[in-house]
Amino acid sequence: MALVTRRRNAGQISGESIVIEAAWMYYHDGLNQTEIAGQLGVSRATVVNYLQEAKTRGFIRISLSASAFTTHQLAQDLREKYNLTAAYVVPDGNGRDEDTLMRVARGAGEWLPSLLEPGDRLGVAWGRTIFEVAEALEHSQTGDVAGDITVSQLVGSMATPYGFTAEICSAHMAQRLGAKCINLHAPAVLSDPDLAARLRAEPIIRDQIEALSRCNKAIFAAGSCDHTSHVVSSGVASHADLDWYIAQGATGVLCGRFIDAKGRSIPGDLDARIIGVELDRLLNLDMGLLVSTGADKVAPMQAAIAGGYVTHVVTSSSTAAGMLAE
Amino acid sequence: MALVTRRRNAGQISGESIVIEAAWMYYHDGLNQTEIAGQLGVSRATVVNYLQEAKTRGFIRISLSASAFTTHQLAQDLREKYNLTAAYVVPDGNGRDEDTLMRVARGAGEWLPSLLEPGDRLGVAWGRTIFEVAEALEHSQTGDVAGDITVSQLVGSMATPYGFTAEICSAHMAQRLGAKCINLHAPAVLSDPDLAARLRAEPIIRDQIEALSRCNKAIFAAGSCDHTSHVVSSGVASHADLDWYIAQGATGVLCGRFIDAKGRSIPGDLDARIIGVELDRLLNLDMGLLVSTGADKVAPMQAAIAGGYVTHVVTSSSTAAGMLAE
DNA sequence: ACCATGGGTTGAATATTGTCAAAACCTAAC
DNA sequence: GTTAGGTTTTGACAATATTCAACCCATGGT
Repeated sequence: MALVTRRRNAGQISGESIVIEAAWMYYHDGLNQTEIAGQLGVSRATVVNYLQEAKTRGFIRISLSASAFTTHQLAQDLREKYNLTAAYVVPDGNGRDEDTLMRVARGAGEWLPSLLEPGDRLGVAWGRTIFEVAEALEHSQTGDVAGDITVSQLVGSMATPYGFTAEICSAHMAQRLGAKCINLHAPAVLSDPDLAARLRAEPIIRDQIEALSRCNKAIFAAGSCDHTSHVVSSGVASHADLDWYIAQGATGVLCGRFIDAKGRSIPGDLDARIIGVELDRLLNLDMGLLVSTGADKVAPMQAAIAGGYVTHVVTSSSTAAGMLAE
Repeated sequence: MALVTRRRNAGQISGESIVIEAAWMYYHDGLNQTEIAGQLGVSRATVVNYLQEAKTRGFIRISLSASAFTTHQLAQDLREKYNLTAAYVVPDGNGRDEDTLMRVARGAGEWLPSLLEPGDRLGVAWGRTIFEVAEALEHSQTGDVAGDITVSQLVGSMATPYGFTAEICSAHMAQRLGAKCINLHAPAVLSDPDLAARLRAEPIIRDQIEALSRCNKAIFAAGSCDHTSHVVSSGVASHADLDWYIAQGATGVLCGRFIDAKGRSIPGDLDARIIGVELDRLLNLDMGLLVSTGADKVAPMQAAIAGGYVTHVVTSSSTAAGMLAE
């Protein structure tokens, strides 16, 4: 264990760690490494080391300002067409969907903190996208967001083939935001309606579900409604279920519930077996942040927006273009 | 004048905002300009332009983590405002003055060794703060400073209710620094001017006092000038003395001498009875290190600096803020 | 007291980035 | 259709930053 890092510190302007001093000179004063090396009395190479340490230690945060993504044409159009409070459109990059998803998640991760304020109770849904958003938060935030935020898990947990669960999504997000976390300690879907009812009645679960209705903000993704969708692969619905819902006009999936093109919840078999927020609860929130990308998400996103659950959107430019095409 | 910038619509990247795309690739994806140029189908120089545009348009936000840098900012400001060589500001921590004092002392203790060099003759004042600095040295330094340093006791000794005397301050400091130590074997203040004069004339004392004028660096604290101050409780001055000095405009205490807001020594009754360095000796040193903290020290510190005795400062962030407030 | 160890530092080779004037391009007016 | 005037892009060069293997020095164990 290296206890005290023993560095030379001559020529410093303040007694602060020389790493900070160097980072300050570089990023704040705009000096170049040669000048800094001169003033600090070390070699340029050492200055490089200091700066890298500053980066890895998180002293330096480089992010693209939200305005860049919310002001440009696609975002504006999206906002107008769907009457949103704000939209955040990130470039697709190379065509790979995977990369685009990461970009969208990262964008959401950078934007989210600025959308929250002390006292907020944020509901967090589940899914690959949301998981990545939570991950992305880590890099952009150093844990100094305005405190006193509570994160609630919007839907029950699910054994997934993806290695991330609803708990992990909300727990990660809470951790990155420095927020308290209320998990929902129950499966997302049960095989038997009675069991589900009894579980919902359990005091612990009931309290947790009740906490959900106190959320004033929420973050969720729109799920698509085809047979490759996560709804099926994660076991929420069987292929048969899916076909039935599609026949009823299902256009997308929101927090485990099927919605039609107008965003209305489609009543069905599953409702009684699901443990999670009811879609009604997501209406009229201070913020409903929809994070999704992909051509197959265009219709589900439109449905979710039509349902009135959405005030803010994060997506990719091609998806945005798809939503704007008529 | 906001015209639409017409750019060549190369590649399949949305022509809308190549600038953002480039910025994303550079800052988020970590690609270098050559790679970006390739993917975007433009020259590398163009990428430079895009990135610069992103900078000037404010898309890129480089922020230095607040926690690490606020203190540094204060130090910079302090240095500028008071024309100091360097300043070291430590965070206050929890509100407790006691803890803050310890932090400041530790900061000074860490900094001091790097401010000294072989051959230096360091004058050491007396006080709670200085004592703690000496103590703090113990932990950070194992006596491996460049040798050949001499420590001199700046003021005579004092029976105190605190259990540490001027000798102990300087002796400790000398020990921690691996320095020689010249103590001043006399009381700091005598009741009779004649006695003081005769004592000063004693060969041993005279030599020791003379040694003081050979100091090229000094470390001292600023004392406040109210009735709760150490000047009174340690018996240097009586309440009556204090009132008299305050009436003369005394703003602080430096090495047992009262100074006014401009840092000028206030001539008075005490001068003839004190055994210790004269403030003139502290002018134009290679280093005058002022270590103090507390709201009540703001004015005294400012006075000391105004008097020209100070080149380096160690203090707490709230005190620094107080000194910067106007 | 000695040596092994590991982090901090360094100089030189390498890679990346910034600069600048010239060229290409677009728009709009002649 | 052509030209003027502005902007964007470009290539070559200069400045700057990064990498890497070797070095130094303090530390801790033998």
